[in-house]
Amino acid sequence: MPPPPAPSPADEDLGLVDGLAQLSFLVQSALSEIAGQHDLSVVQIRMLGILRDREPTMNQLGRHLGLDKSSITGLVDRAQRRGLVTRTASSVDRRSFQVSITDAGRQFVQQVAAEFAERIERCVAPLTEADRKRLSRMATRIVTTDARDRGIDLRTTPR
Amino acid sequence: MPPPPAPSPADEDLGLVDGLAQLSFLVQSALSEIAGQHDLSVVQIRMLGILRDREPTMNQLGRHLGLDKSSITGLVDRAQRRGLVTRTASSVDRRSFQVSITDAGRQFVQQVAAEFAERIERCVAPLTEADRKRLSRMATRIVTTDARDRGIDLRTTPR
DNA sequence: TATTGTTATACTCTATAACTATA
DNA sequence: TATAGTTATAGAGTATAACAATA
Repeated sequence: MPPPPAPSPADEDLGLVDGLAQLSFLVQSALSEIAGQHDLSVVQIRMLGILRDREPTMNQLGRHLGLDKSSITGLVDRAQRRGLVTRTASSVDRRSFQVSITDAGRQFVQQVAAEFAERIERCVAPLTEADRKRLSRMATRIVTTDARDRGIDLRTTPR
Repeated sequence: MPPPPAPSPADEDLGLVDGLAQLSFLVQSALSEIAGQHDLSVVQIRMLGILRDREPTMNQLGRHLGLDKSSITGLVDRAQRRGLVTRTASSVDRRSFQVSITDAGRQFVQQVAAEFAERIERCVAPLTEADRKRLSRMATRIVTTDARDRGIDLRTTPR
């Protein structure tokens, strides 16, 4: 049995699993808070991030986000109502639409991305420069390996 | 201008901000998927994780989760309906309830935590043992510093 | 027949505002 | 008055199933 938590000044290590879990909550709550200040949800921001360099069909968008097509309809509806994205009839398949980001949408996503970057950089400030580099490489490694494993395109996030 | 993406075998670095963002999506989606297999949401699992070593009032639970008290009512209602938690009248303040995890709830959260750990360890396998140690320490450092900065108790997650 | 997208429906999660019952 | 919790209500986000239009 491990000795009583011993709240030592040299923090105990949370362990990799808990550490990553908590780190993910931290990052997500930063994202959610910042998005919220612009009256946007995390999903909306993810969607806008995807649309920064793509014009997918509803279907493709659903695959990017890992959501059912029926969820996409509402997501795009709400974003379109707010002038963040547009639907354009596909010229090759009359069943399909191309979803595109508008200038307004682009402004939102850029602003949020900038604020998010600032926030993350602040969180990461206690690490040395060398450690930040290592962390960046490790995160990249994990994420790209996973993406490769499931044969999925990356960059579902800001960018 | 950077040369065309060059999908080199030696992956380009996503950068710290994007790397952490994507890592957090990866971790969260693993958690969400595993919880979902047990017909639970991420919030429910977080709540059960908190209740593993605490018996907070509704109010305290709300502060742990960063949610409004009106959200907690429903959250606890649904969990209680499924036999995962109980409300017990406080003996000192007749307005209050103590929320406690049940044995069934404990089983769920342990099972989910185990599956989650397994999944994360698989994701992290491409790193060397030394790197995994470093990553663990860095995540801990970031998370505890942040918690300290906002004067908040840690361990809102499995444990 | 299969696929694209929408609709109908149902549930969870979340917040705000108004309320009750304590304190 | 202030606090603990609930209720009423509203809206986002999600999924399943059934449907229309097109492939």
